[in-house]
Amino acid sequence: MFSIDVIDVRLICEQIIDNIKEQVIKGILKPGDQVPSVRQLASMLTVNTNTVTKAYGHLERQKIIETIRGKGTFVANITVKSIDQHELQDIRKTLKSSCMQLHYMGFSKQDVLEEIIKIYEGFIKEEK
Amino acid sequence: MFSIDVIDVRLICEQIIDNIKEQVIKGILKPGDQVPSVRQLASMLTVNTNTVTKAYGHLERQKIIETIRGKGTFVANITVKSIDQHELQDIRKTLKSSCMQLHYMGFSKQDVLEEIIKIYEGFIKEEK
Amino acid sequence: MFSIDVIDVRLICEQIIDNIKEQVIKGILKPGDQVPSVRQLASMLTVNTNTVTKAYGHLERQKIIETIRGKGTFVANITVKSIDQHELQDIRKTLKSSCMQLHYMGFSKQDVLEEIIKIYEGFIKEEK
Amino acid sequence: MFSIDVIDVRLICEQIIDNIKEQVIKGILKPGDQVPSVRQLASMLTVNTNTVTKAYGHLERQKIIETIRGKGTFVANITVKSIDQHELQDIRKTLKSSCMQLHYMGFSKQDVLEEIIKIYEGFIKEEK
DNA sequence: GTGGTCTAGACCACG
DNA sequence: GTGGTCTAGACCACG
Repeated sequence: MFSIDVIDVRLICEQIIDNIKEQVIKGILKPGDQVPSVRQLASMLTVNTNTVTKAYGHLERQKIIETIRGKGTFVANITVKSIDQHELQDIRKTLKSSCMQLHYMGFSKQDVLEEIIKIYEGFIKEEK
Repeated sequence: MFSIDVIDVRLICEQIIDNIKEQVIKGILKPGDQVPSVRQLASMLTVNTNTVTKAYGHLERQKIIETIRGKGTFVANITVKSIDQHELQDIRKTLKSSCMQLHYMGFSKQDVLEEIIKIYEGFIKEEK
Repeated sequence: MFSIDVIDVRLICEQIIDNIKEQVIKGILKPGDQVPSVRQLASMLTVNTNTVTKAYGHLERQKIIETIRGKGTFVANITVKSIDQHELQDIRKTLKSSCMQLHYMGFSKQDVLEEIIKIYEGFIKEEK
Repeated sequence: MFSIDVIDVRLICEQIIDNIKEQVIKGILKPGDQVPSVRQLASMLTVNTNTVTKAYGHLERQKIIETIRGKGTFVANITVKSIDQHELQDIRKTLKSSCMQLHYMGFSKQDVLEEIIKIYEGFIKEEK
């Protein structure tokens, strides 16, 4: 499915969240599909079950997956999410921080926009 | 100069780094300008001196500031930085994570590109 | 008869208990009426027979239904139940927890009382 | 401060949440007040720090407390919360379940309303 | 088999 | 000192 990068700056929990999200966005995981069980994923990634549980908890709060007790965890139906202004501000700060860093590395605004476009090509199957 | 947002998701150390960087990019701090001493800045921001020391250490390694013993800390001359591929990968991961989150909040690729442009307008004085 | 909501916060077992109770209170199920067998109900609700067995066990201990071996399970005659002080304390704690949560959501005491009245209108046929 | 009731039906985590909430509602804990540290509360209640961390995480998501890294955890300023319809439905189901149980124990609608009023007298200092 | 709660305890970041 | 992340592993509820 995917693996954990120990060198990655992101926390293990975040890596799991991002990877699942990416697979849902790409359509590899479709609404209704069962995601690996907490134990399965934990052993696949050789991380602790608590860490997977925490990641799944975050994804559930974001309505990306839903859990049916005793049955397993499934990709949720896509719903229109209301925008949390607080969360949006956090993302803007993170984006700004990344942009400034890239600016320092010699990237122009245009270069950054092209980076973003490349990122989108990487995770969107097709977009009209 | 600037202040620390205790509620901010970013660590205090990162906030200091970002703020100094932003002022240098904006030209508020120019090469050769003296930046506050670790103790001054720590007391201005009411944060621990260790935190400022760490932030300055990062900025120094990135050649954004330089310390002259007994004199103080100054904004470094702008040099063309060699791109650290490892660091670039980290930034790409962070950008991708933010983009996916925005995608989930209903932002289209175009919306995200416009966000980036707005961010650039915020920290670049003028760019042709 | 009724169905199980997999998303419901309540355990499946509790949902079954509550639904049977509600039907008895509403008079849809009357004393002496036969309720579905464990297997029937389990297949109707597509839940595990263990879960229905457990729910029926609880209802039996509360004297709401009674099982006659070889015949089936029936709604019990209404008897004046002695109040289990321990159970009453549990319910009070649950009610208090719900009230505090509603208080936090901006509900006044009056709003909560009206909620309770609405709930009663929902499950009592008529009460003078 | 308070203690954990091992006999209580509620999970330890929920008991902590409810107790903190109650103290904030009662005004024993006021906005800006520091709540016990994760370690302090864990040792006071003789529970694991992870359990307290989890409870504090829930309270933070509900904007009842806020954490300042390295400083501690504090009671948040009261803000008008938007009502989460999903959460409200859950509370209604819990209330209905409790009401049916009380009905079975011989409580009339009036008795239940009086219970609610008593609960409010218990956790509200004064209400106009 | 599934997820959920909890303990015991390590290690990290910030003060 | 503060909280945050993570591991290892037990035990419970539901299937």
